[in-house]
Order: sequence, then structure tokens, then C-alpha cells
Amino acid sequence: MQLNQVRQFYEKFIPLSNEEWALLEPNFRMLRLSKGEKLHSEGDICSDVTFVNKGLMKCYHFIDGKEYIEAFFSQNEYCSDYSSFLLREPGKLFIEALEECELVLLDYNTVQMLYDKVKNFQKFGRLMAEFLFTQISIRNNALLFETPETRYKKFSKNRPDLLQRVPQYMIASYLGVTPEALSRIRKRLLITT
Amino acid sequence: MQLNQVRQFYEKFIPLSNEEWALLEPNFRMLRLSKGEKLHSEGDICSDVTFVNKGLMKCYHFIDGKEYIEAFFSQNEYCSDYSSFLLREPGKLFIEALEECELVLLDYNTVQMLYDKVKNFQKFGRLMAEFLFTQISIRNNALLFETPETRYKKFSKNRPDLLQRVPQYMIASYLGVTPEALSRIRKRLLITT
DNA sequence: CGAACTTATTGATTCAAATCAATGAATAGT
DNA sequence: ACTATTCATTGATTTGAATCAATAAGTTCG
Repeated sequence: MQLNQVRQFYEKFIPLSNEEWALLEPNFRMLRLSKGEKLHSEGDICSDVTFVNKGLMKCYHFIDGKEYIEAFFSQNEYCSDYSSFLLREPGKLFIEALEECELVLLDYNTVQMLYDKVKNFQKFGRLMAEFLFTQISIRNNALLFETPETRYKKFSKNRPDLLQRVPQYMIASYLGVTPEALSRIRKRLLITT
Repeated sequence: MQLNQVRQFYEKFIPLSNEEWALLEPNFRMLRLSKGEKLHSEGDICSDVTFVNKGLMKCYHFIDGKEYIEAFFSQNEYCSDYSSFLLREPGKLFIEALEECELVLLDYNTVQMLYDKVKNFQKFGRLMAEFLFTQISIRNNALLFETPETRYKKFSKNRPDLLQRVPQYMIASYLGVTPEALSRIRKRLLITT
């Protein structure tokens, strides 16, 4: 099991001695998903925090037959229905592989155990929660206060890789508009530019 | 300085021995604000986490001459521009007293110090961040997926106190609609009910 | 290769809520 | 008590994006 990416990820938040890593390492589980397979569905209580070792996941609400994409998670990102994981309540999200994926999981009980056993893991948990808070705040402010056009421009700039890997109607969903609207935005930008 | 409410608040998240409390207690600062005074303005780096001992605060964006209320914080709630506090970057929020307020503050450096010095404080920080994450998620899902009418109904049910204490145009702003729209929603509900 | 399906584009129409405008009710200040 | 101001309501109009509809371009796979 290739865990060097995971370790690097953790070490961006906290220092980890070899001894501490040795306590962490045996707890990870590897999961491979094919394109279209789901990690998590609406109604499930999210059982694990998940690190994307390889591939691309999408995370979405499904309401009245329509997908509303909340996030894409690619290599070296953390991906879970975090609210459900924390609250131990059935979640509202689906999480699905958009490509062949290699995931590294840590289940809820193990996480709780590690908070007690591994020095610094509590801090890691705090920093992760804080990080995710700031991420969700940024996204929400964008949806509330920026125009679809601005959101598209920023997305193109920040995630040019996803622009290639993800069909346009999913980008539209992520940006909070219909595919038709995004098509028109792109047309407008081509003319203007 | 009346800190029993603060202690109770902390103890909802973690156990605190008298010794630990003795380490915490001297670090709190009390701040009184009159109606209309601001705790925090756009562009400020949020310096403190703030507990509302008494009174009512509003937290809002101010864009194109208009207020967009993000949250109300009343007695026994935590109130800050948390993103700015965490990122150490200028914030986008204003936080202002809607009534005479009594606030209890803990500044950034002290918080960091306490993470190291007080057993369990790291855990408290994690639980707070997690709690705030779930709160923001709930609000955002409401704004994205519920109708203004549903949001108003839930708000009336969950915060009947605020319905009394806060003018209707501020409720409208919090619910993400104009005052005119909220007035019409209320009318509709009166007729239907 | 060509059929079947998926995705993207373009145009016409609809819709929910914002904006604009006016009036009435309530509240505050002198 | 009376004026000024703020707040809530109601009606008319506008608007940005969704929906509906049709076509074109691209992909997949038998």
C-alpha cells in the first residue's frame, strides 16, 4: 500500500515522528473504485475520512432528479461527507468516482482512538476542521456574492486541470448554473476576450 | 467579571477541572458594546474569539450599500469572523451589536498558547471548529435547496425569540430575500394557515 | 463503419424574486 | 403632542437565469 502521499499530506499540518507514523500507518485501508462507483450515498452515515491517492471523485446532492455538485476531489485531497461523519447522522451527499480511483480510508472509531493515542493527532483534527471550515466559507461566499461568470473565471484559473477532466455540464453544476447558462457564459467570454 | 456562563459553555464540549479553569480564566477580557457599536469591520484581521454573555450581535457582509446578514449571535453563543481569525487575513464581515452587549474575548495568541498549555483545549478547538463546520453546512444547504418560505418557517420555529427582537427587514436579509419578499411570504402563510 | 447515445450550443418562453414606486403604520426625538 | 424617520405592506415592472425545445457535434460500441 502506497502511503507516502498520505504521510506528506499529514505532515503539511503537523510534524510526525517515525514512531507516531508507525502508530498511524496500520490503520489505513485501501479502496479502489471504478468510474461510476460510489463511496457514499445519501442516507448513509459517513463511516470514514477518505484521502484520494489517485483519481477524481465528485460529491453531490441529488434532488428532484438533478445533481448539484458540491465539490470535486482529486489526488492529495480529503473527501468525505464531513457533516455526516461528525454528527453521526445520515448524510445528504453522494460521493462517486469520476475516474479509476485509489482511496485511503480511516474509519470513525479509529479516528477517535487516534485522537487519544497519537500526540498531535488532536491538533491535526483541529487543523483539518479549521481548514474545511475556511474552504466551505470561500465556496459559499462565491455562490452568494459572485456572478456565475466570475465563478467560472476563477474556476478556470484555479482548476484548469478539472476543465479538461470533467464534462462541462458538471462544471456548470458545480458553479451553480445550468449547462445552457454556462455555455452562454463561455460564448460571451470568447467574444469579449 | 461573570464567567460562569462561559465555563458552562466550555464544559458542554470538554470536561474542565478547577485547575484547568484556573489556567483559562485569567485570559478572558470583558467588552461592553452599546447598540450599533461594532466588534469587527471588513478589512480587520479578526483578533479574538468572542462569547456573548448578554445581548445580541449581528454578523453581515456589506456590498453595494446593502447588508447581507450571515448570522445572529445571542446569549451563550460564539461570535467571530472565524475565517479571518483562522487565516490571519482581513475579514469580509462586519459584526455589530443589535442591543446592549456584554462580550467575553480571548485573543488569537492566547488561544494558541492555551492549545499547548491546557490539556483538552486542543480538543475543545477541534470540537468548536467541527461544530462551526456543521452549522455553516446546514445554513448553506438551506440557502441552496430550500425555498425562502421553508427557511422562514424553520426560522420562526427555531428562533421565535429573534422574531421578536429583530426587525423584519433584518430577518429577510438573514433569510436571503428582500423585505418585500418576506412581507409577501408572511401574507401568504397567514392566508393559508 | 455507422447507429445510438451523450454532450454542447442556440433560440424562445417562463418564472421567481428583485427592483421600483407609493402608501400606511409605527416609533423616536424635540 | 407633533413632526420626522424608519419600517412594513402592497402593487407594477424588470430581470437574470431556468426551463423547454431543437439541432449540431462528439463519443461509444456493436
